[in-house]
Amino acid sequence: MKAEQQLAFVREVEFIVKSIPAGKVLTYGDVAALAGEPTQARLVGKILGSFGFESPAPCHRVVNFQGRTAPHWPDQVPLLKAEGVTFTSAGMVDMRRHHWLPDL
DNA sequence: AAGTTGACTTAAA
DNA sequence: ATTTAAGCCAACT
Repeated sequence: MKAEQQLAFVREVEFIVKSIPAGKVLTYGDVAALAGEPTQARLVGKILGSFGFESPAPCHRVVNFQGRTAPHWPDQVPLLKAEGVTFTSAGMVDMRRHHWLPDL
């Protein structure tokens, strides 16, 4: 993958994540696919992680396909709860309600 | 350059 | 729901 493509990918990811409405979530795979790289789901996580605390995008609205929260970032759960996201008893996002896809 | 790792995904147990 | 195992692909050692 060329550096220019990487930059575009990151830019797309950022745009997509920024466009997620409050109370909704997206999976890494979805973001990767929407960004044009369906196979780079893991990269999305790495990128969001690299954003750090002053992230340009609400990375807390991105979870894995099961609705699981980031293993290294437990604070994500309360953040989502504050936006009205509901969780299962096991602390997973209720995907059936909150899994979101961009308007077509 | 080869091996390990991970904010992933699927399927299976 | 949780854990394992295997596939996956780029970054890191």
